[in-house]
Amino acid sequence: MTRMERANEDLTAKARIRDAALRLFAEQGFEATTIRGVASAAGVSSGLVRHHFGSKEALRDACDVHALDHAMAIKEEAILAGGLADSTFMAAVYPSILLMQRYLARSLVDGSPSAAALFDRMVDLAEQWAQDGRLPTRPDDPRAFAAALVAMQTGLLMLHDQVSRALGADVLDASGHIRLGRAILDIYTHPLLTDDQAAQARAAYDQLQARAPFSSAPSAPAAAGTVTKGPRP
Amino acid sequence: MTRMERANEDLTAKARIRDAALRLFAEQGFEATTIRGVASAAGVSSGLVRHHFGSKEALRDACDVHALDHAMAIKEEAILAGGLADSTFMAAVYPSILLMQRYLARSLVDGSPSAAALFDRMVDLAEQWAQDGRLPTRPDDPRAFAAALVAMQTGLLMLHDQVSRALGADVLDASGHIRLGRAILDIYTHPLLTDDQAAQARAAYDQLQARAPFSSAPSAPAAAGTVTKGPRP
DNA sequence: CAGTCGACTACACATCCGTATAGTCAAATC
DNA sequence: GATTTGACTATACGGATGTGTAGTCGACTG
Repeated sequence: MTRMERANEDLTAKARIRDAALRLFAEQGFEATTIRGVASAAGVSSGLVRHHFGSKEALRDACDVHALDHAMAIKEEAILAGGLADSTFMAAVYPSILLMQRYLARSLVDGSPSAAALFDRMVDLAEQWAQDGRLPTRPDDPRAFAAALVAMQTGLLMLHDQVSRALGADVLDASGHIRLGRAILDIYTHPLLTDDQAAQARAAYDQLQARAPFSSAPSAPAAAGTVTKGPRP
Repeated sequence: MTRMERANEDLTAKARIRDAALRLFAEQGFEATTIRGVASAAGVSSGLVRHHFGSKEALRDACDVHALDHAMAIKEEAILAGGLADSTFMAAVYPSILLMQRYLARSLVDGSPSAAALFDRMVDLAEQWAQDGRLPTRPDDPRAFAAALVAMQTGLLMLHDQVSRALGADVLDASGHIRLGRAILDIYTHPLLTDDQAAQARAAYDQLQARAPFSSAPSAPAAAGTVTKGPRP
């Protein structure tokens, strides 16, 4: 049982404040979250938030540290205690993992240095994994591959509301999560282009590379607007 | 030449305000962008912002409409004029496409109804594309597949700053963009798991599905924390 | 018991915000 | 020329924000 799982009344006010802030920052973002809002959610006065954390920025720092520590602590407990096979442990811990991840993902948009450092760390690890020969096909540029993969996975978390709405089911609960997980598995295990198409796309990139600045089709990393043509980035 | 590409001094103050707002909303988010900030960026008084748009929310609405209209107008001009093959056209238009996309992507986090509607539309189109038999392997759940794909691509755009930093190159300029595009192509065309691993993952989802609520490994849509194990969602 | 310390509340303050409003000026119209 | 209209500035206002501060209360220590 980590500290996070204790009933709210077992926590010090400081911890309650930090947890409330973490949740509100994750849900609303840093700017839209007010000190008075955090205080109210924690059931204390705004003066106490000031007493314990000094400033809004320092409160964010504390949340950053906690989110990172917590992610690491869960990982260690899972390894030391064989927790990954203990369904009671995982069922209890999963919601807090999710909140930490959502907080860190939101913080990437809100401009938190700690979240940025974590992103870089994730890319480092994914790059190593891509280089270790564990993939069926080793990528030409493991670094870019890793960065893209981490960003794509993070995007799923950041846009969980949108995905849930589009599916008509909450992807943060069990069945929605399984459904989304299967879809992600399909995306990562089935080629989205035929070999011919892929070869053509690579040739097109070769051509673009050989030219001067920007002289043809944008093929932006598709978001709104281009994905209708398929994953032609 | 669309209106967006005219020199700034050719635009009415109203258009300059709207464009400044669109850019600041995309860069900073809705909450952190102030009316006075928009006015200053547009070179007008805050009273004029009020005069033309009435309220901050209405300004956002106008930006939403403009971003969507603009995305559609570019698409139509490209089709009618054969613009996709005209490198001068694309070179001129690409920056504004990018800004619109960044605005719409940021708006998904900030809670704009128009951006949400566009996301849904993109998912609809991607779902249709997935169902039309154009993929080498047709997904079991085209809807979830489409939603995941759109969210992943959108995430790349939202996190372009982070990706650029991780790669040490700006992914919004030509060479960085090509580099990232190749990596994305690799992710989408090479399976990230062996057939055995994929089958095991699918069996695990079957098991989870057959159980009660949440009784085992989280396999959250990975973001910070789990991608180190590979794309085990 | 008195003093100290930490947790906590209540309130104040300066600044900033979105919104409101009065006034100016130039161009167009009658 | 007089009037109207739209573009525009300057300023004000009420409310919200982050930050600051004084005071209370209970637990602990010497």
